[in-house]
Amino acid sequence: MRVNAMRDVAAAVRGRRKELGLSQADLARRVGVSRAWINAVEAGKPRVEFDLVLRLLDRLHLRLDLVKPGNHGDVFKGRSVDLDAILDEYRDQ
Amino acid sequence: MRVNAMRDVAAAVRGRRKELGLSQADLARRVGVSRAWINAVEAGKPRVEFDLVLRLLDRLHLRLDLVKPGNHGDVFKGRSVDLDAILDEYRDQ
DNA sequence: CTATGAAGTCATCGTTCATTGACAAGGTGG
DNA sequence: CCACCTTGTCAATGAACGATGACTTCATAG
Repeated sequence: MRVNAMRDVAAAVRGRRKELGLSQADLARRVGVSRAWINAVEAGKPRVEFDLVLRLLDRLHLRLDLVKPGNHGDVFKGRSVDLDAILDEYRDQ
Repeated sequence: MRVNAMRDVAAAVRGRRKELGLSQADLARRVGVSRAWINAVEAGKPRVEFDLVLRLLDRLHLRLDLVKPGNHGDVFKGRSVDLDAILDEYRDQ
């Protein structure tokens, strides 16, 4: 499942926590954060610390994968020139 | 590639940025953060805001996937009871 | 050599984070 | 009914964040 925002993490966390039959307090204790924080995360609070999220997902046995979306655009074999870069060139802000 | 800590993101970001031929300043402008922040991230600073990392990865066309590691342990078909949960039960802190 | 750009680092500052402790609302079981 | 647990929420506090501007170092180009 792709992660576009904290809302995605929120859903996954809540679902998995219930799967494991844990209360927010249980989970908080295991992750080493406050129950209020768990609650905020599950509510989709956007600005949270990255490493805490990693610890949280780890305790839920969820993995975070970083993928470089395919150069499936290998239509023209020779020109592996970065299309991405060119596109970027014309995207502002 | 699995993300265990910010150091993993750091490596990916630096590599991808160079691939795209961007300077830290360029990237910072595109993500909407300070150059110092980009620099810190590439240095593996552990406590950074999650949503900023998401914006960063997005601008680099990198995707973050949340995966629930396989129930490849489907050896005994009937008992799909949560092994995870049981293991959790006996893991403290 | 000089100039320009990139990268690394620092101090300062205002903002936001996560924690703590407390309270209320909702459900469940005795 | 009451007791208990869970969840949601809040105010106050100290810690850490990210922005900014300045400075240094290093490399490359002119």
